[in-house]
Amino acid sequence: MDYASILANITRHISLTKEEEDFFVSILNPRKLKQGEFAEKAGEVTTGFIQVASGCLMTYFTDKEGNDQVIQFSTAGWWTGDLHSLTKQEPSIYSTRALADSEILLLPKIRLEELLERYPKFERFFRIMFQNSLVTHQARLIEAFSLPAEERYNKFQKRYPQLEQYVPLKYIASYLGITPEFLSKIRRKRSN
Amino acid sequence: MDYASILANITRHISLTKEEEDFFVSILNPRKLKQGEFAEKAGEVTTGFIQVASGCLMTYFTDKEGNDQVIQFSTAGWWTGDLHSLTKQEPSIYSTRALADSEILLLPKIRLEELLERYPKFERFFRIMFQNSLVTHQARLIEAFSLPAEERYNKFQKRYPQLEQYVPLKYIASYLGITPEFLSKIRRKRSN
DNA sequence: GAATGATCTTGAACTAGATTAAGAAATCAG
DNA sequence: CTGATTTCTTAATCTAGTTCAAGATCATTC
Repeated sequence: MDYASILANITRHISLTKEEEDFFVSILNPRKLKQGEFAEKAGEVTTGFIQVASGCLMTYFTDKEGNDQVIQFSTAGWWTGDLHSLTKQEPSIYSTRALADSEILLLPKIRLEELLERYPKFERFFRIMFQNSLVTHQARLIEAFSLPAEERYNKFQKRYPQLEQYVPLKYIASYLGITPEFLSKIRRKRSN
Repeated sequence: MDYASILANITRHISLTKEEEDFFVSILNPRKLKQGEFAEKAGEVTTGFIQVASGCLMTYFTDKEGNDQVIQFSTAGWWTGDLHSLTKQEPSIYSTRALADSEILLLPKIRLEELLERYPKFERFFRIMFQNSLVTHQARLIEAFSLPAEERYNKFQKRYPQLEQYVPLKYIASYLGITPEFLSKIRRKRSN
């Protein structure tokens, strides 16, 4: 497991002493997932916050009709999970599944709380992380409403060029808020 | 200005000493806005983070065709502003305008940084606030993609029953991601 | 209180994207 | 390698929501 790059992601926002680094690494719970396996299942209470070390995962919501709505793809360096379930300890509405063989680091809820209490500077780290994520989510919401599907697909490809190699098109369609059939139409139209 | 309820909002998440309370209040910059006035204009660099004390504001994005896309309504107790412009000090893409005569408290960027440095527990406060906001934004994104406009309108009314008295329908339509004409159709259909 | 401007509604024509159904291509298991 | 399953594409039909244009209602100002 490559902890150096994981720590580098954190020290972009806050500086850590050796002691803090060691403690942080010590509370991470490494797990390997084969393609298709779940890191977390809807209906169960989330046990921790997930940091992706390698591979690719997706987090999605399944509605009553059984339609999956992808809300995030996560590759190395990304955090994922259901924050609501994590804080409130209610059953999660999201599932997180490996799209390729992956390694994840689970930060269990109790350990996360311990971390924040012992080294409050991690509050700052997560504050910055959530703040940035919020900015991204606001932008996505605006795009969802004001851009046609084709332009959303363009932006998606520019923003995450490496993802299309891992992710089946039907999940990209779902992320974009359209059907696989319509994504197919966009791709054909574009290749002419 | 009613600082008690503003402080109450904060002490729901972190506890404050008298000194911390006083300092926090001392850095807030009260401003009165008449209906229609701007708290913040797209294209200008955001000067601070906005807390609403009374009235009602909306934050919206204007695209190249000049269409407004409302992303948030804020009433007493809510924070608003452009987080990206605030942190990066780049021109804001959002405008924030009063929908009714309102009072706001501006927390200037430098003072915010001073607050976080002097009393790091406010990192925790904002971490929790952004985390909750993120949960809400994820849910909105899912709703935007998976629920028809009529149900989104239902949810909106249940969630913010007090808003319809302040907010012109065309802005509610924009918030829901539909045209005013279509919202009108939904309302007529419903009243039959 | 008339006039002006903004907001809201209505209806007709249109379009982006959904749905259904089927076949083609790719992936996987034994 | 072969059958089975999943993914991707194509085409026809349909619908939720848009656009355009006009009139009705409401608010604001002088």
